[in-house]
Amino acid sequence: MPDTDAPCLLWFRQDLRLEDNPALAAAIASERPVVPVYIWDEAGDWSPGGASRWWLHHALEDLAKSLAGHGLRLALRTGDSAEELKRLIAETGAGAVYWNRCYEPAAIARDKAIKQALKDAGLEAESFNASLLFEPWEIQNKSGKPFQVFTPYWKRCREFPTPAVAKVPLGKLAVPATWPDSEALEELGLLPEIKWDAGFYEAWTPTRRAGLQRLTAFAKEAVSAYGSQRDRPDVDGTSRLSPYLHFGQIGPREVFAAFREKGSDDSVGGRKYLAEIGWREFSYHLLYHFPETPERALREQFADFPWRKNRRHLQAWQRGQTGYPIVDAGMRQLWATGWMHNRVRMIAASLLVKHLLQPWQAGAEWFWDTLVDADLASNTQGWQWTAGCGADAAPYFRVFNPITQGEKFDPEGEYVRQWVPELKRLPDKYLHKPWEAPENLLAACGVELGDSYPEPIVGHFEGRSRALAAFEELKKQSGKS
DNA sequence: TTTTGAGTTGTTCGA
DNA sequence: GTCGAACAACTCAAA
Repeated sequence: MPDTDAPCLLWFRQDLRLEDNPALAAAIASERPVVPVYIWDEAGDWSPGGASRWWLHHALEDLAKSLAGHGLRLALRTGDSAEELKRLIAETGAGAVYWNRCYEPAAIARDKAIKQALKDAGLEAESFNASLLFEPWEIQNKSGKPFQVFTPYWKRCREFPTPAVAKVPLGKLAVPATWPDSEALEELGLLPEIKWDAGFYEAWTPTRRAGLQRLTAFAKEAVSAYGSQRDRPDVDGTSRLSPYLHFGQIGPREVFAAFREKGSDDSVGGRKYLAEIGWREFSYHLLYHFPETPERALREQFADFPWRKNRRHLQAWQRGQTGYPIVDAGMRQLWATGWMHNRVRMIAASLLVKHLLQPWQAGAEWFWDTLVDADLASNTQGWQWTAGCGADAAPYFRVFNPITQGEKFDPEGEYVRQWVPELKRLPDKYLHKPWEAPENLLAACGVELGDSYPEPIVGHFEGRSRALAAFEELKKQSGKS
């Protein structure tokens, strides 16, 4: 018989919210006193990068406040997840542990072992789904295999009823008599020592409430313009919900519910946006079924691709010094705010992988460290798509032209002028290709190419044809074998 | 098993 | 300036 006087641990991970939280609902249903915990565990190859840690710090602070509103104290710990859980169980006499599942390969392995160990020790251990509409193993094609193409995958998903938000009766929470020790949030060391995060505070409010406000406003109004505005980095036309979704401050079921409530789930913009949630799901589907993909290309022939590793090129790209204004604007926006507009991510990624022939993994690592929304599934999938080595990949001859992309999606140059201020006096005509401006005009605008702003790191046509040749070669190679 | 239709996000060239 | 075709062939999903 379960002893309901013994508390349960509610183990938070990437589900930093109280509503729509099935593990919390189970904890309440057990009638046990609830002890919420978060363990900062840096084990593994994909420990959160600097920007993610910044977000996590604030999300935890916000979560602790929400819990306090219900009489609960969040216990913070640093160390190995299994070890810390064991300690917490000893300290609290807990008889059960509840959590919501993570889907990164390392987390799956770790959590599986923990669940077994807890059960072996005679504890109740249960996990739930808070992060996805459909878990990766729930969706399969008619042969029982995973999907590798988005459109049929999403079509299949949409044949199921939309999963409902999990109800959490917060009024029935039981509170323990004593609390385990907690580290102070600052002791987790999530905030940077060097103050590079000033711009983050201007760009973001990393709380659930702010995320919900954004979601509601977006579902109500902004989504009608999503189809036409989402590719414009100079406009606030995207949802900017990605970091909230990554940390589970908002769940995808809540997104669908908000769209339904505002009557925008069946509009053109609404369907387009919800398909982006579908891409997030698809990325997790792929990561689960192809767990090597964060490190290795899904298409095997890419193992021997002739990348031209070059530290100088990688660094110029990272620092926003490629000489292509739209790319440099994006890379600087990323550094300053922890986020880059999706359209610009594609242009910048394409330049690194195709024009510069740098391995996509180098770009993925940089994004991992600098994005507040860094997500192993989406990041991996995005980079493999760009490099043409993943599922449903871009055809090899699709090489973004950073000049025409800039002119098309930042036509008045507002985005470039914001992030590359040394070019801001240049007229629109030359803003995306300063090297074509006449000498005297450049001088009049205070631009000296090669000094105040770099020459293009590689010519567009040169880079393009070099990339096409390399991909052509790969095709020949794989045809031979 | 074989066949058929289709596939996130583009660029360039020539009419 | 605008428009359609070519870029290449391959893999996936379903009938």
